Amino acid sequence: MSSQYCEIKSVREDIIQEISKKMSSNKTYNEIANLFKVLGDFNRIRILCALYHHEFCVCELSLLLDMSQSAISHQLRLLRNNDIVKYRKENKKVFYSLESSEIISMIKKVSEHG
Amino acid sequence: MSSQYCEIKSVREDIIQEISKKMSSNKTYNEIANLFKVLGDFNRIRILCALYHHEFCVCELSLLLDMSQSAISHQLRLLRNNDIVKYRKENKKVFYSLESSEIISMIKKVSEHG
DNA sequence: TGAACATATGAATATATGTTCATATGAGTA
DNA sequence: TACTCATATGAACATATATTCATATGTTCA
Repeated sequence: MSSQYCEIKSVREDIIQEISKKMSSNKTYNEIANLFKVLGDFNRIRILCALYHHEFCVCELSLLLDMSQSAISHQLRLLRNNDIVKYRKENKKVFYSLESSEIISMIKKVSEHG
Repeated sequence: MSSQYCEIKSVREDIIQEISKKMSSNKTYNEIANLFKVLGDFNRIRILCALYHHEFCVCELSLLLDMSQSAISHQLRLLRNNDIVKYRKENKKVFYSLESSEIISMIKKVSEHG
């Protein structure tokens, strides 16, 4: 509670107390926000939708999405670190694919929002 | 296609062509990414989870989440502009609530991802 | 081993985003 | 009308993020 922020007296303190107890931990909210943040980028969404249709190596994604190899690679690292994509190595190439289809079902749900 | 970016020759051009046709428009991907971006913030997630439990006015959210009135108001505007929350005016106060429960079901789904 | 291929990565830069601060707006009340 | 309450908003600032550039790593093949 921060009386330095909000001087207002006519709040329903009982309800605030009640809901305050129902709230989850900051850690939880941080994790949720972080995953949405990862999905909140034009190019990462395009990468995921491409990978939904087919497995691709880095240079193929680079061509398909008209992005530099470096940019693709940086974005894939983020997606890897958040367990959204997986990869397999084949000779010199690294093929990426979706870790699970749940992300795609969420993307589809969001695309219905507009 | 950008040969200035990726000099690699050993790509499967046929597959790239095929998937390229299946991709949606940039506008669509932008809208999807934008909605995820709105959800990708610690404080906005907290606001939404609070509103899931109860309707609140700005100053109550300010107290509950320990944020300044201004910060809450700025964030609520973003959520309004993206049709995620709605509001009703009652005298001097403005009470906010969720536009629909779909956002919450997505938040729940995401929280299971970790 | 040397050379080309394919990807990853660190640093720098430019842009986007969130909060604060000051102030405006608008509604109720004395 | 003047004053308080409640919210909204614009500008400034600080931080976060995405891309580029240069380079490192690792693999294959001659």
